[in-house]
Amino acid sequence: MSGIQEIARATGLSKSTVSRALRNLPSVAPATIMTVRRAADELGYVPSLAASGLATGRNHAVGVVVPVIDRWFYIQTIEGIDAELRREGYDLILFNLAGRTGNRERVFHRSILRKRVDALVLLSLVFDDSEREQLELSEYPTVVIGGRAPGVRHIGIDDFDVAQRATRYLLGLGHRRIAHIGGLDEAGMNFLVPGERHDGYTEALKSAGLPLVTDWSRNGAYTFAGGHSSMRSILGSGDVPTAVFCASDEMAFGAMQAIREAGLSVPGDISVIGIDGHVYGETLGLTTFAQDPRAQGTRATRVLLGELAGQPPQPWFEPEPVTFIDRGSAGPVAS
Amino acid sequence: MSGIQEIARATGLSKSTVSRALRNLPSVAPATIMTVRRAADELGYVPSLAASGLATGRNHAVGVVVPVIDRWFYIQTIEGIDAELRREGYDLILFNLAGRTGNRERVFHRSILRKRVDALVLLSLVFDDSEREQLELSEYPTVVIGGRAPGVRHIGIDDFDVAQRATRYLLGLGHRRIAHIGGLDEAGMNFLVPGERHDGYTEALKSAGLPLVTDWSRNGAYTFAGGHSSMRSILGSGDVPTAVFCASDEMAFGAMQAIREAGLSVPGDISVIGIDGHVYGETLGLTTFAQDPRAQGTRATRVLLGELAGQPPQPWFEPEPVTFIDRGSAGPVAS
DNA sequence: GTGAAAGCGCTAACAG
DNA sequence: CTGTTAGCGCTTTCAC
Repeated sequence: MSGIQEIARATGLSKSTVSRALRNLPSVAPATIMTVRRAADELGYVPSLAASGLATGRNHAVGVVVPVIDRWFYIQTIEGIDAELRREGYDLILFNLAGRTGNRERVFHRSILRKRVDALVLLSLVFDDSEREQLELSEYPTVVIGGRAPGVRHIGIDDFDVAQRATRYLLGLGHRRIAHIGGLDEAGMNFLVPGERHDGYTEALKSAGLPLVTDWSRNGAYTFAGGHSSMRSILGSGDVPTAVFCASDEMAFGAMQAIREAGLSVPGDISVIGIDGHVYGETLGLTTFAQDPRAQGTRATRVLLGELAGQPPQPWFEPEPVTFIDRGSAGPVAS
Repeated sequence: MSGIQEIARATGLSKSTVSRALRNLPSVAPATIMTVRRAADELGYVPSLAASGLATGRNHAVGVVVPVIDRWFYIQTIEGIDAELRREGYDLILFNLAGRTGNRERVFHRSILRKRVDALVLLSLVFDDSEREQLELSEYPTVVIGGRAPGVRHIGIDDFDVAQRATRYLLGLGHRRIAHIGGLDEAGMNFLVPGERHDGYTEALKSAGLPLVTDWSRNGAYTFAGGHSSMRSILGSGDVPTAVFCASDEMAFGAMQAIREAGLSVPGDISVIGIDGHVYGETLGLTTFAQDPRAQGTRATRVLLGELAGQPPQPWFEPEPVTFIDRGSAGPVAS
């Protein structure tokens, strides 16, 4: 089962020349390259990344750490990362923390650091001091995608701003009774994101001179089911709002479902607006502020790979763009 | 920036003893093990998988190849695989074909074979001869999860049977006008799955003595949007069925949405049934035949890891179980 | 129980 | 342009 050695023997060249030829180094005669390639094909040569990694210190792999996989945002981001990685011939090693704390320790203190990756993409994670220290120690180029992560550069939208805009949009439609479904994601998501989105909502209401109805701020756990049950309990509380701003599209879908189950209409009785740009929104007609996690993944990856290639590190990133998409789920308040 | 060498120096032991101690080999004195461990911790030792991989031929990584990531089934399966892999200290290398044919070639003829993984899990893939040959050549323990894949052992539900049961369930409720939303997934999914599910539907109708209305078999592309538009066009065709069997829950969700948009009710006017066990189904009240992709992922992984550990290969697998869950979206035909 | 030496498959100076 | 010589960091006989 071949190695570079066999090719050397077969072609009568030396190991090093074969190695160079295989990597298309300019110092090799074109003819030689051809010869080597042919031989490699014939022998069914398969390079060993372990070996070349050992020799160069480059693993041609990037680690991607996610709190959970099962969320639209993460999946899209992973696809973006993956696309760029493949393009450059890198492998993607997936580390799923899966909400398991033990796993987390293992990832940060062991797996990741097993010199298997050249760089790290962290999805919506926040770290404690020891983890941050590990990250710095490891000296990998690192980027966080999603929520802000103190101490590590990050790529993402301006959560506070988007939430504020979404809320203001509802205000602009005349709504004065606006609920918010957001909340912590116990699965281990960046806990700064929900907070900032909630703050944006609060700030918008405040600057419009409106009171904050605590009963209208619900924890939807960033899931479809959570959005559904949150909306249901808001509806059941007697004091029903005319609009609801959901911190994620998935929760908004749940909310819409609950509203319709209650025999009410969207936006006739209650307006709904979300954040994300989830595909389902097209079919369900959800008005939302869309972000492009795929692009974020690609951008982050490109930066990392660039740095591995010797480009100067980019210390921080502009907030990612957000696009308002009106699909009719938010309308003027009923008079 | 240690290696095993530094530990050796620090403890006054030899490289080999340190290596053994680190791996808890029985031939090492307990006291030595302690010493070595302590030194390793202090020096912040991080093992190099590349090096040990080179020496042993074991990479402690498993490759997971998916046609696309963005589907409930794949995500769940990946989570199952991941959980088992982490438990055993293996890494998960994700190969996303992303519907790109070029990528596919690269994966099968290069990446995967770069001796970076010890085993392979292929999600719902079907191979051509050359790919199958590559797989065999690579000699990795391999399992396909999802649809049947000629030439490679696979873990999955009995698609034909489930489809038949689902259709029969509708028949049992008195339905005689049953549509089917299934269809090819152009994204590169196992093309045998849609076919088998369609066949199950057909067979059930046939054995009930019912005619096949070709206009009632639609291609929903296995997506929410596809299910929605398929249902819409069925509704618009004038000849409306009393029930629809969807080959996946996501399509069923789309169908339900379309039905309600048309001012009809589920199951009052039209009954809907799906396959999968997607979480959304709980909230949306979808009657379905649930499978457990997570468990499938875990099982497949356990088998692979077992074989790597020397257990005899398991040549084939029983069909995975399926659980009928009645959530009320399918009811008796209106009389 | 522990050490010495060889080697996994590749790359990287340094010569030529 | 190509060959020689050392390793990369770990595991593994084979001795002691």
